[in-house]
Amino acid sequence: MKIDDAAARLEALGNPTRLKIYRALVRAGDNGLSVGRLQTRLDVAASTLSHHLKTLLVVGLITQERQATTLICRANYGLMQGLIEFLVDECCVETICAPAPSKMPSQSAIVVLKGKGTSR
Amino acid sequence: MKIDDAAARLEALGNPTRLKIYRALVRAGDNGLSVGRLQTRLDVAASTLSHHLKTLLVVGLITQERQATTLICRANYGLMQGLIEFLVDECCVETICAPAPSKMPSQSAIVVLKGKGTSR
DNA sequence: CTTCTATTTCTATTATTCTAGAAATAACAG
DNA sequence: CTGTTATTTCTAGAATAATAGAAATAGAAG
Repeated sequence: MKIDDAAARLEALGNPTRLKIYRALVRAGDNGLSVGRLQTRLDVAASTLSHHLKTLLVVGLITQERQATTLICRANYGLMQGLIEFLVDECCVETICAPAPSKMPSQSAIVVLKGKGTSR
Repeated sequence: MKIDDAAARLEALGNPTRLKIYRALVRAGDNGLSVGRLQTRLDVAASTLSHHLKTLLVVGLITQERQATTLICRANYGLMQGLIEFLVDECCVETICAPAPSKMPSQSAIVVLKGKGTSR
């Protein structure tokens, strides 16, 4: 993942309204949620919701599938995992070549995550 | 982590310049990097860099430690892990109570990550 | 074709963010 | 105190984003 793509995706998630939308879709799983269902759940103007959905769609964080007049939205899990891996990979790579052998306290948290990177 | 905090952190990472700053610090590990070192590496105006560092600092994504006249910046790994867990937890919780037993294709990616949540 | 529901596009307003030059401050050395 | 380096705060202009009302479009049903 390129850094500008990653930034665009993080920015898309970095708005409270859009993050709520995204989380609702993550919770919904593969069933997804229609735009209208999202609107009543999150109590936001239809045009505002549509605007935010487009933002999430453009960066690939969600997908949409039309079922007659309703649009089903779903979170794109694979892309989320790619984003997470982008955030944690390359962690501390420069530390190896540097002195500072003594204290390395806060590293465990990331190591735990790094060890888990399966599908890339 | 509250949703507004998570959004603020994602927004902080959602600017290409700030994401580069953050990644440089993640790469640097616990040695960290001084503000001046970051400036020459990323080739950004000092005032702009200071502005972005403050943004990252306010949301807790980085820490700063003064060493005489220079300020050492470090990534806050623990907070990053918290953010990642916020993004993937509650995944698909509503699907359990819903029909749709057949297709569940894209779930593995998240399940892999969910199983790893150790320190919270 | 008309109507109905679902959703988007258009439009405008208000608010926020990005950027960087200039001036100010912090910490130290001499 | 003076000078020097490192960093921040002030300021301001340009750009971008958030919100939502109104109008337009999509698809299906009658």
